[in-house]
Amino acid sequence: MCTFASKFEFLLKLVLHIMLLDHKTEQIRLTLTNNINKKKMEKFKQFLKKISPITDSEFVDTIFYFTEQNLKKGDFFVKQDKVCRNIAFILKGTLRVYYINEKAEEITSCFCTENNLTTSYKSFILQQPSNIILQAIEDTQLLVINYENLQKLYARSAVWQTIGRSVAEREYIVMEQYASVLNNETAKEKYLRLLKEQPNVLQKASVEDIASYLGVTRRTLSRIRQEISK
Amino acid sequence: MCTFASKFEFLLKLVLHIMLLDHKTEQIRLTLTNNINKKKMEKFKQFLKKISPITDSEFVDTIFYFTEQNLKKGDFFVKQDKVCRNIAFILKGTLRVYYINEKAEEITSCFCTENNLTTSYKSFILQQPSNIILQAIEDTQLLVINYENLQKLYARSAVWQTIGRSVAEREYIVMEQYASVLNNETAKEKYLRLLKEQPNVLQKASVEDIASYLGVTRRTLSRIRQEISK
DNA sequence: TACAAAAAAGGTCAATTGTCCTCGAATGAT
DNA sequence: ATCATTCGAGGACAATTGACCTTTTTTGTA
Repeated sequence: MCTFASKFEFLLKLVLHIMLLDHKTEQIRLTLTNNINKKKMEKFKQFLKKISPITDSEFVDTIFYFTEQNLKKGDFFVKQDKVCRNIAFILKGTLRVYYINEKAEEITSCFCTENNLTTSYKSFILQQPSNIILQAIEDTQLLVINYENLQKLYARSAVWQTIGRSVAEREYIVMEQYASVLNNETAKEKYLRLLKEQPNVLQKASVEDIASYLGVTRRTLSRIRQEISK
Repeated sequence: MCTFASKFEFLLKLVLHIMLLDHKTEQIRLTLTNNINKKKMEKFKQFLKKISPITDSEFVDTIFYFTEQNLKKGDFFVKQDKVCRNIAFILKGTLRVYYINEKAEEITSCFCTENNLTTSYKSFILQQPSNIILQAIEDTQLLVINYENLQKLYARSAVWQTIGRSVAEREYIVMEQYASVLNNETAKEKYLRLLKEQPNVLQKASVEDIASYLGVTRRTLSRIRQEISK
């Protein structure tokens, strides 16, 4: 894919990188780097700062490895049996995470929403084919980094090593929480939790998707909604 | 707890450590270190080698941080709401992992068996009170390392950093697998899996424990056994 | 605006599971 | 060895859920 456009993009990035090394003001860097606007970067920076302290300078030096990606409703971020090469921060939008079981049913395991990371984590860390599918259920904006670039960040930055380890630990804890929910909560309780924690998802996802997320049929979800409306 | 016994133990370990630095033969080291016999250490070494390549010399230099712990049937390895200070390799025996839900029921989430690691992982990595309980359901032998010593190993050994990261990734994947089982398998399928993968557990655990592991009542487990016996 | 197609709601019956119970076998202490 | 207590098996009925279906509502397009 060595088109004129990609060559141009490469040269532009090179020039920008040199400019970064020249210590231009942050304002200029943020405006030019990867065409990601300042507001979006600020959002991501605030997210990272919650995970691990990162200075503005460190952030600017590393944001360069990220690119923006836009998905239309229905587009896939990760396809089944493909190696997941990317991890992304959701600037805006919603992704549904699901897999196909032996009965050829789509089972939704979670909905990823704005201001969170998203990836097929197992596939990403092992660089093996993914058993889960990530699909946008509305138009979605992502900040994306690929596997190689993340390894480069780990290699050149202690801050990113910390972020990487913290993300791994967080993913473990999220998964434990998910397993706990599966064990303890009834479909009705899960529905009420969704209503409280991710009310937008109920607007955007189909009844089919929500029912499979709750682990029940559409009929039972209909009954749950009937009960709650009383 | 600065008793005579603990002071003696400390001095003994110091002497042994100096001997280790003197490069005595492995045979002598293994015989003396922490009174852990060679057969048990060999078992642990084989386990570690499956995770990450470790030389005999590296292993002997680090085994020193481990101690042996014996649990009687019914003893607790991790109590509820206590910070889990240890991670352990199971030389022999079985532990039941469970928690108490809002209805004051004991819900079993897994059984830890010989040749595996065991800990309340979330509590251990965050050093926060544990929401799960680990209890021996038969007499059990463990090789134990505490949080501080593991941090020391991380600090002084690249091999152990790798092992630590690998263990974290494995724990994530195990948890994902567990969540997948909760989502996909019926109680009967889970029972058959237990029968295949951990048949000893069915002998050692109570009907109550197995039923809560399967996510059903005793009555349903009874029906499952009835069906299978046909 | 109207109409077709898709999606959600809800009726009905069968199958599954939980609750509550009894009975027989296994276990542990005297 | 005996007796009391615990533990597991299983019967009966009620409650829940799924399968299959029709009806109602929403959505997209001409």
